[in-house]
Amino acid sequence: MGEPRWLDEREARAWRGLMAMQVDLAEFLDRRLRTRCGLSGADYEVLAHLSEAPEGCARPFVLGRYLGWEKGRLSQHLGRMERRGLVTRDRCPTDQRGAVVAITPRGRDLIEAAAPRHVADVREAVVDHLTPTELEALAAIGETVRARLAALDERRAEP
Amino acid sequence: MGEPRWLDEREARAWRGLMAMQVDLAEFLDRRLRTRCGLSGADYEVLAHLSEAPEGCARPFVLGRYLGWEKGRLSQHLGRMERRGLVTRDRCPTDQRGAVVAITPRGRDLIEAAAPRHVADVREAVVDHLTPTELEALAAIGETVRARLAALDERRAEP
DNA sequence: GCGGACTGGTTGACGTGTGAACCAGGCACG
DNA sequence: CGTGCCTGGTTCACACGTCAACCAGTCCGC
Repeated sequence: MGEPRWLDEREARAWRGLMAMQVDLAEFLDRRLRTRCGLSGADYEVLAHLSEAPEGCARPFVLGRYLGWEKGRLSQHLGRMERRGLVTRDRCPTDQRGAVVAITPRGRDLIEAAAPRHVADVREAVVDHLTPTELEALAAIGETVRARLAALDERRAEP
Repeated sequence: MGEPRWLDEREARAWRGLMAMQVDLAEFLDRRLRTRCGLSGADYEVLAHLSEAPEGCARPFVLGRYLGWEKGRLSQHLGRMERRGLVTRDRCPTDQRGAVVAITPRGRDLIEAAAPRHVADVREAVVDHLTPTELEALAAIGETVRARLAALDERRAEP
């Protein structure tokens, strides 16, 4: 474990910029969604996927795979959403151990009201203020970093 | 409230890239910190700042201003850290309503062990895999977005 | 001085995320 | 057929963040 290679000036600026943006952006989007639409970011993701699914329903484990959520988290969140009347949960007819979650009319109303506002927030905060070059760079950076993280996770899982 | 302007292909790619990276990255760094060093990201930030402060101590409201945390959050987190022996809290001698929080030897050991590993993680996941141009772009994007968010917050506070 | 506003901090209620234990129903292999 | 593993879900205990209420000490204007 040799000497640590600290970040130089350029690296530190980029890193701090990324971290600070990340925190502020998440907070901004979540607050807007919550106060203007009555939905958390998590609610939004669930409803967005459900509203695009055929019949407006899906198996939780499929939903979880898609969202990248652990099953415990999904189960708890669906429980809260069910209590608020955004989704329903029923036993799956073809697999007795499973469930089927479906969006309610109320859930659909909320997500349909929220979606355009959310896109507007995203534009207002980010997309409309970056150049095409910057957008391209962002996509590339995102892909690079996610590939790295995936590689690191695999390496952790294998040996 | 005209027609919503949905994201085009390029914009969506950049946006999804940013969001996915953000989530995966935060999870990766937090997990590494927690499993390898026994510290959460929040612990790390508090201890990092405290370890650089003169005498290793600071007033909570200064710490809060620096970290951008609400006071309730900071108070609760310091309580948990105090229970774990990472910091101490005492009444401030010069302002009877206030407190002074100080890093303990144990807290200092942990942060000094964690810091080089954390930097290594940051390099491994991000910094070492981006070009100088991309680092520059990241810094610029971060600044642009944070400026936008600050402007939006001000506008919300004023009228 | 002193009454009211402001400031530094704590607390409680609640929504949310993580990890592990647990429980059923399916499935495969002897 | 079992018996044992796998899988889909739930639940519990805990850490964490937000908001609002609250409390005590300080400061400011009269």
